[in-house]
Amino acid sequence: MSINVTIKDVARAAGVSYSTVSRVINNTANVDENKRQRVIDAMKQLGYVANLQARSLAGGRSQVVGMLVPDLGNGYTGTILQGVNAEATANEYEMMLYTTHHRKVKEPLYVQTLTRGMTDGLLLLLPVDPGAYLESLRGKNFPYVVIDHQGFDTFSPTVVSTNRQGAYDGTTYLIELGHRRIGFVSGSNHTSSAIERLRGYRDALEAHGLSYDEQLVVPGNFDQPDSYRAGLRLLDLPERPTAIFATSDISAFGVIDAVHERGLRIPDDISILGFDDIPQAEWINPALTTVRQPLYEMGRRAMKMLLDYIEEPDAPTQRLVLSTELVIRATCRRITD
Amino acid sequence: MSINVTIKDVARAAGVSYSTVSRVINNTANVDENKRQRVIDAMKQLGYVANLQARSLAGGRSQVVGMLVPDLGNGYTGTILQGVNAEATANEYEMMLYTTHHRKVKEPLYVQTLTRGMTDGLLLLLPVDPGAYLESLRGKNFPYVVIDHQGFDTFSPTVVSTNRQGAYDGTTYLIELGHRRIGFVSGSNHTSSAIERLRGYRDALEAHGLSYDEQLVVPGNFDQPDSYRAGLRLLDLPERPTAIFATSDISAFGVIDAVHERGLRIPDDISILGFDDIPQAEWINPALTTVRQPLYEMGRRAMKMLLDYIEEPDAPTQRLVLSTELVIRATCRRITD
DNA sequence: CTGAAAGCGCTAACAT
DNA sequence: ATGTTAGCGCTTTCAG
Repeated sequence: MSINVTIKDVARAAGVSYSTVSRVINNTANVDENKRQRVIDAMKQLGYVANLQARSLAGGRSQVVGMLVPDLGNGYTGTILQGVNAEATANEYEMMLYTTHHRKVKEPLYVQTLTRGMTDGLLLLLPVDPGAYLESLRGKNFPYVVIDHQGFDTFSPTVVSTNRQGAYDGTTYLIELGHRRIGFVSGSNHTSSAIERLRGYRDALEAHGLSYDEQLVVPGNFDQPDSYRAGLRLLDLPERPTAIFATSDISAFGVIDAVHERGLRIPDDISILGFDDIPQAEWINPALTTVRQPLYEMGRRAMKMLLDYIEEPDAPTQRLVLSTELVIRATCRRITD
Repeated sequence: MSINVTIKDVARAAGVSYSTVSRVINNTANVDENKRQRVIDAMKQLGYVANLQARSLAGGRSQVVGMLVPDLGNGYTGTILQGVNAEATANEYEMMLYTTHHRKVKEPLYVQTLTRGMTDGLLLLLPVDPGAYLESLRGKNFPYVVIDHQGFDTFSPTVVSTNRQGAYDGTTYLIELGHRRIGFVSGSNHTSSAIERLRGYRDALEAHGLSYDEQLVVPGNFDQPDSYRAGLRLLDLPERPTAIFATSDISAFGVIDAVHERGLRIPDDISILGFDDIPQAEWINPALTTVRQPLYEMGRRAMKMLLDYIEEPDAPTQRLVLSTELVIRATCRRITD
């Protein structure tokens, strides 16, 4: 394995011109079978590895996709990333990762850099304020896919899950267990998933003839500390709920902290339901009952979709909706009176 | 913001040659202040963004570092990644991410691709079998840093934490709480961190006049299911340990499952001590007492070190050792007899 | 079917 | 101080 073997080295070794080598690499035209074989042998022997930069600069594909995530270190992002990564690897694509740490201002800049030759396409997870640059990407006809889109534009290819139905199912489950006062720790009001989940909750209440009580809905922002406070507020209500539906697992962890703080037991004194099913959901004790989003699959499918767009940039806008699923574990319990 | 503004467009707009533009971008030579300003204005006005590919092809820096991680979706990798990312961003570096999923064979291939022009340096987290390509990297004088090195080579720049001391401190803590029979769920015997931690455990026992009992040491491979089984084995011992030291938090979660399976309470019936302090450690209830590795800091410092090597490839090999720290939460308790 | 040549956007000599 | 030129490694015309 020598240092920096180029296409020219291969050409020399195989006794052909270097454009012929390019042809066999890219399978872009017919090459004499004999020569083709010689080239392949030479590549193998010299340990040729393509220089992706040069390739992409010359107008080919860079074989790299960019991915913008809000943060790392939590199961949500991690699991989606795994899905993306699996599909990328399977298609000989590399992944370039950017973290915005929820800082709005960074997104446009990153998107700019990423689309300047570096990448063939872009995956955006939970973008904070995509309006600014999504249109520009679209204008350039630059391939991108949004995962868990938090806005409502109709022109962006998107992979989401059935937030509303999931919340509906979760709430219904609690109702069927006999709960009548169900606390709801909501996400931030600006994101569509939060709004959808709240809607699902309300739908379910209504469908079962329960009235919506504003007091029972407290914002948790998909954040543990915020949700801890939200939990406390719900628990300290004059008429305490018998169940709390936290709309993300992280949020549920915060609520669980609050429950313990108040010296209550789960699920004996109160039932807790989460949303997402990140890996940690089954690590805690008792294991968290939650509405599962197919995170890994969302990542995988988004990458697949992006690959399609890279292949065919003018394909019509797709919107893939994956199903959520109630995962019953140990934090919810039937009301017995 | 037009489409694909190049250095030439800027040059034309500013009325200078395009090498002058390059000069002001890279601050590589003195430029007439007047012209410099015109160039800067033109860049701003046209929305110029550098094409990193071209830059790196032409011999400059790509401003990208590659990072190889065993997996994603767990707090260990995620936290380190955050540290790396923070330092990278602060230095206007991008990060290219590769996941090996613990598959040995992939590593060399990835390393090849990454070092073929694409990146200025490489960060390796917990490499499985680095011997194969580390020497080659070194031979090329290609900058790289290993985080949490699992081997024992002396020529690779490395960032690690005080595994042995950490295990020593943890064990000592348990002994000081009055524990005499302390189970130990070890990592895999092939990794240096696992070996170091076991050594720390033995050292502490010896220092306190306790004998080493082979029965109390069970392999858990830093893996939850394996550690669950390990926990069961320890709990079912004729003379059950009063405390179990799991050498990773993930491992501790497995042991905790086992404890619950046997109907025991933590910390009343048995004390549990982890290692790492991943974010989830404080999410569980009771919150996990654990030996903290400064994961975020390890990532940050590794990236910093890498930047140094990129600047000065011939700098001598550094080995940075960061301190672990015992984080006392709620899973360990004094023995009262 | 294949070689020669142009050029992707940029940096770094080399001139001036 | 600044313009000109030669590549970096590759893809893609364009001739033959």
